[in-house]
Amino acid sequence: MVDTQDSPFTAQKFVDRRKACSACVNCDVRTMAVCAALADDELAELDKIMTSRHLAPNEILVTEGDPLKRTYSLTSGMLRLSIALPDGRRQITGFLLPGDYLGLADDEVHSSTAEAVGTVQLCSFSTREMHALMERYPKLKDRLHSFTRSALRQARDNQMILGRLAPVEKLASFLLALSARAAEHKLSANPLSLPMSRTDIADYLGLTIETVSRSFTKLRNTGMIRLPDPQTVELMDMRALEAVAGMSVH
Amino acid sequence: MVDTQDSPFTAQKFVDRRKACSACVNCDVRTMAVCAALADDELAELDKIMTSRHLAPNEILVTEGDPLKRTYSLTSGMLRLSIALPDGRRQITGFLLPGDYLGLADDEVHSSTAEAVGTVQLCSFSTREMHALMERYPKLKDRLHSFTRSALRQARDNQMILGRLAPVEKLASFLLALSARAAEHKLSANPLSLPMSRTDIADYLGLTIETVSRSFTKLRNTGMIRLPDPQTVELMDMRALEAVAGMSVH
DNA sequence: CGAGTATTTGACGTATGTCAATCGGAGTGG
DNA sequence: CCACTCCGATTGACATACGTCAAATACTCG
Repeated sequence: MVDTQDSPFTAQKFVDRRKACSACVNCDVRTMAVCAALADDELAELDKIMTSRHLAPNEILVTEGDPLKRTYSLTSGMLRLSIALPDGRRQITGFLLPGDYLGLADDEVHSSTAEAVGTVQLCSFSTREMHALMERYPKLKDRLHSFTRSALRQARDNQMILGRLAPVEKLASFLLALSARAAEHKLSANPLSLPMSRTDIADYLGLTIETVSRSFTKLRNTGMIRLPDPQTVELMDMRALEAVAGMSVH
Repeated sequence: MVDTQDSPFTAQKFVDRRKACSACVNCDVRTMAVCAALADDELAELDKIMTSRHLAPNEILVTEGDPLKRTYSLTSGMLRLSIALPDGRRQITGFLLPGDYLGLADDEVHSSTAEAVGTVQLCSFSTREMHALMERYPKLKDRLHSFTRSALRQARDNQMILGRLAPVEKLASFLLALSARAAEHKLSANPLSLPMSRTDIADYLGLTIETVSRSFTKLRNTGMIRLPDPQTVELMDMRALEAVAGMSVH
C-alpha cells in the first residue's frame, strides 16, 4: 500500500506545484508541527493525504461559519484568526506562526475566519482523511490534542490581557509573547518582525490604532524598544518590558 | 442513601463519604459529563478510580501553578476559574457548571485557580488513573478532547466580549450566554440564578463592580431584565438583549 | 517623482474608572 | 421584636484615560 512513497525518486522527478513541501522529511517545520508526532518512515502516510497551498497577502483561507472540510498546518508566513460582529467590529483571536495548526477549535464549522497576513505556505488536509490517519496513529491525535490545550491556555492568557491590562501593558505583553513564540518557532526573537498592520494589532488587543501607535511611541520614548521601521521592533530592555507588562511586581 | 453531610460520624460508618455520588449510573450529570462517553456497564471502571468531594463556598480547589495531580468533574454548584497578576489584578476566565470538567487546558501544572462559588460537589480523578482509563476507552479521550475544543471556542468568544463590547453589551451577552449554558446543563434558563458576586462578574467581563451594577440598572430601566434580588435575573426581552449584546444587526 | 496608503501626532469629548456615600438584606444580641 | 452591625450592591460626584475626529508625516509602489 505504501508503494510510491517508499521510493523518493517519484517525488523528486516531478516537482508537483501543489506539493512544494512534498519532501515532508525536509520540511522547515518538521520538528514543530503536527507531523513531529510521526517517525520519518510513517511520514509518507501524511504526505499522501497532504496537498500544499500558497496564499497571497490578505487572502482569505476560511470564513467563520464555513463547513469544516479541511484543516491546515502552516509552513511559512503568518495567519490571523478573527471573529466579527454583525456590525463589523472585529476581534483577532490569534496569529498563527509556521508549525501552528488551523482548525483546532472546530467541529462541524470553522469558528473563526483565517486570513494570510503576508504570503503564506501551508499544508492542507481533508478532515476525513486526517481523522482516519489519527485513528491509525494515536500519537497524531495526542499531538493535536496537546496543541488544542496549549491554544486554550493562550486564549485564557489573552482574556487577562484584554480584560485587565492598560494599553501600554497590552502592547508590552504582546511584544514579549510574540517574541517568545518567534523563538519557539525558530524565527528571530529580537529584532522582532511585525508583519501585521497596526489595525490588526489594535483588533487583537482591543484598542484603536491610534492608541496602539501612541503606546508604541511611549515604549520607544522610554527606551524599551526601538522601531527601525514600523514592522520591526527591537526589544532593548526585556526586564523593563516585563515590568510594564505586569508580569513582575512593582 | 442520600447522605446528608450533617453528621460526619454516622456518614463515615455506613456510607463512604468520599463516594457520596457513588452510584455513577444515577448521577445528575450522567448524560452531560465526561462519563457520558461510557456505557452503563463500563461505568464501574470510572467509579473505581473516582472519589467524590465537597467544597464550601469560596473554598479553593486548586491554585495556579499547582502540579496537576487530579482532575475533576463538577456534579453540583459552580466553580470559577481565574488567573491573577502579581499586583493582584484578577481575570476570571470562566464559570464551570455541573457536568463541566476541570483540567482541560493543563499538562503538568494547573494554569488557573479554581474556587467554589457556592457549595460544590465534584468527582475527583487521579490524572494517572484517568490517563490509563482513556487508553482503555478511546471514546473517553475523544469526549475530553471535544470538551477542550468547546472550551477553546468559548474562550475565543470571550476575547471578543472583552476586547470589543461596551459594558452594557458585555453584561447582556454574559446573561444570554449563561442562560443558554444553564439550559444545556439542565438548570433554570430563565429566572436565571447568579450565584457569583458582582465582583466576580466584573472580573469576568473586565469591568469594575460599579460599572457592572450600573449596567444592570440600565438593562432593568429599559425593561429587558427584572432583578427580584441581586442573585436572580429574569430575562424579559431576549430579542432586545440579543440586540444590545451586538449579536443581531441594529 | 507623485499618488495612495499606513502610521503617527494633535485637539477634544466622553465613557468608564475612582472615590465616597447610601441603601438593603442577613445575621446577632439585647 | 427591634436596634445594630456587617457586607454586598447601588447610586452619586468627579477625573482622566482612551476613543473620536482631523491633520500631518512617512512609507510603498507605480
